[in-house]
Amino acid sequence: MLTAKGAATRQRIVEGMSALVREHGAAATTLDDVRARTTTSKSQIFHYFPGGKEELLLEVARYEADRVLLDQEPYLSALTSWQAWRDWRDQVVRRYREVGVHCPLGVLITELGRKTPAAQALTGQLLEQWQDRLRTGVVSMQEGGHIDPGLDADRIAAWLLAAVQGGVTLLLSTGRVDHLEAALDTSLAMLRGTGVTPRWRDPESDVASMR
Amino acid sequence: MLTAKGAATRQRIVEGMSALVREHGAAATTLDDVRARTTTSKSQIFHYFPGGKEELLLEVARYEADRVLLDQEPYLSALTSWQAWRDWRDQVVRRYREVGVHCPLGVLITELGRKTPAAQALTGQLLEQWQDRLRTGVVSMQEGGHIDPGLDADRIAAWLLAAVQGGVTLLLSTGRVDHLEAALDTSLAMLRGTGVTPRWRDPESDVASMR
DNA sequence: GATAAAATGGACCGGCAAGTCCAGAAATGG
DNA sequence: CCATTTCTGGACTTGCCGGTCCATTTTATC
Repeated sequence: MLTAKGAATRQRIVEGMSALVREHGAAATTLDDVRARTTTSKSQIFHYFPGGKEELLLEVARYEADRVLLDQEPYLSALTSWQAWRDWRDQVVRRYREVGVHCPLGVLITELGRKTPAAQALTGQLLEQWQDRLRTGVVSMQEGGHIDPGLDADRIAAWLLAAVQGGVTLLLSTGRVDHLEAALDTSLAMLRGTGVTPRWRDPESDVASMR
Repeated sequence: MLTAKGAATRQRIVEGMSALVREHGAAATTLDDVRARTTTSKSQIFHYFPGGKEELLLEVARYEADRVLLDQEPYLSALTSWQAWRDWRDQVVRRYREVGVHCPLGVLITELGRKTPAAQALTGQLLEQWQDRLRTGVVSMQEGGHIDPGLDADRIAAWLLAAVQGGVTLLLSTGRVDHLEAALDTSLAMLRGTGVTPRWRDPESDVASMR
């Protein structure tokens, strides 16, 4: 069984390691670092995570993966107007501006997600969910006549997801959010532009905004 | 000085390590692996790279960075027609389909580029050059009337670069090139769409291609 | 408060991998 | 062919880090 105290310790270990992994990377984080940071002992770590570092890293991956989508709420789940898309965009940019190179997503994708098959499945699932939310948003905009209904919503969602990922990757490399902003702003402006056609004119759209 | 034999050995070490790093990652590659693969000895490695593993990794980063842009030629330097852009797109997709998760760029961005400041500067430079080539391409398309001249070419280049990076990142996570294709195709189609306006109609364009 | 289960502290082990060292072989150059 | 430099082989050292073990303390349950 697990007492309240035990659960607290376990949680402390996961969160402490997550922070360390975000700061220094998974490879550079030792169990001794975790021990020091969380005021625990080796035996506690192995008591709660018999699988050792690998099991612990998987738990960290789970923990971080959960946060990635949660951090985009409530906007990600209600992308039903251009204003909502803009709010979502702002939220994402703000979030990554805050965390900079120490972002959960970055560490998840570039380090954790490539180690074990289990972590790989986890990140795959995360990306799938993410893309699905975006797809839902695109569909609802199509239904509202704001986006050309002839476009393949899933493909557009994949495209948007790639834009975010690319922006984040470049953030990790350069330390600047410029690319993320350019990627999101341009993509959304272009998408908005598709609504402006003889058949699908949308009074809310403004092509000039992408300039 | 460096004899011909010495230069060959040195080169063998760099290439061998590059291959290993691409296959297994930088952290998982040991100098003993390199030694075995390149039929050399420890003393040789440290003879040519007194700085040890770190110096060697920087050399590997240089080696791989050079290849990234070279692999996109001759198209990247002559993006003067939609056909050229399409050829470039095909080249990129083909290339990454070949190498899959073991691509130079991926390992460079996600592992090498984040270790030392020197490697970071190297990848920064690479990305800058890359974006500049794209910008040049966009400008020449604007001059030809194929892209709306009101768009900020540098921003568009940043957007395109993010699309590629995002596609590659997702390739590394999922093992599939779908996202890279969606990202490039949709971006190019959208960009092409901007040429199709009352003022900038381009007979070569086809909005339907993005559907 | 007795007993069992859970939680904790920390010494210890073993392996791995980076880096050192030196002796000797091969090449260079006059 | 001699002297000097360069190149090579591989044993050895060193430190780190994941993982084990066991004694001890704390908590839960009746």
